[in-house]
Amino acid sequence: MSETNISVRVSETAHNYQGCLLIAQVLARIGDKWTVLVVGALSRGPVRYNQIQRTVEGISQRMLTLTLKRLEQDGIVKRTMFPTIPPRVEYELTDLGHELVVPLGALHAWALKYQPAIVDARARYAEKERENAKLAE
Amino acid sequence: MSETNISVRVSETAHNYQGCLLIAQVLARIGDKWTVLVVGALSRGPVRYNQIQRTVEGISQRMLTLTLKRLEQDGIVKRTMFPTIPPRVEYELTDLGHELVVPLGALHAWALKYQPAIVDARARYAEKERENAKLAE
DNA sequence: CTGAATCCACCAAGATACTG
DNA sequence: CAGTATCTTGGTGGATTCAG
Repeated sequence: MSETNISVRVSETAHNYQGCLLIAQVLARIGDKWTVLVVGALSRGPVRYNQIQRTVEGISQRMLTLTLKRLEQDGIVKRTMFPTIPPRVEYELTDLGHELVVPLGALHAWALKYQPAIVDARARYAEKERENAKLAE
Repeated sequence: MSETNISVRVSETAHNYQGCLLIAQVLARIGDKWTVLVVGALSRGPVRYNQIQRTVEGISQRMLTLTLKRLEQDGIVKRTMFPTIPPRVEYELTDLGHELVVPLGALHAWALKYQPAIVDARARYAEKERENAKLAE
């Protein structure tokens, strides 16, 4: 069962300043360049360090390590080390982490649905700017 | 009717790399320090420039202007100028912007539900670190 | 009142080299 | 294989000043 339902009464969530502050805190953690990509790489099950680095194109060792450490701190990711030679470390999402994938899915749905509208809005904005530049001559 | 239902089939959204890239793009726009707070300030209806600045504590003029301009570019915010003296400018969410509040609400619900778990995870992580520091002496 | 313009400090993040 | 250590830099955001 990989299906989930959310019912949100909007008027009680994002419409107060405290709630927005809370969202901002979450975004400060997961809103960086790499975190969601790493979470995505882990969303199917346990993965090894190098496997993640191959999945998330362009991430450096430093950034991968830092990102994983932060996620582990917040209890979103669980780290398991096997003291073999060579060493082997597996990362996986905790329950908390899996639950995070749900709101991320909502964000994804929004992005998917409205991306054309955004592209369009940018085009119109650029057009409007060009007109203003003309008038200013 | 300020109630909304989202049905997300998780397995089809965040589990592929392309989807994660799309989420990352959105987060690159709204995941900064101020954007969600500004969106929150606008979520009740049209607001004037100075009103926003009073609502969002600590934001500088520069950041408010930049944030609003980016949101306007993406079609999330609509700017209306009244050429009076002194000038008066109102900002309001577009339909696109109001729709964005929905996934933000999902994120808020997640944060609200699991914040205790996160605090707890950090405490345990810190505890574990202290033990490791002891063993290293 | 609603911005624009400029300067500056800081830190996240990249590159590189090294290690258990 | 799975990291750490160090150095460097680009860009974000803050403070301040000017303007329509």
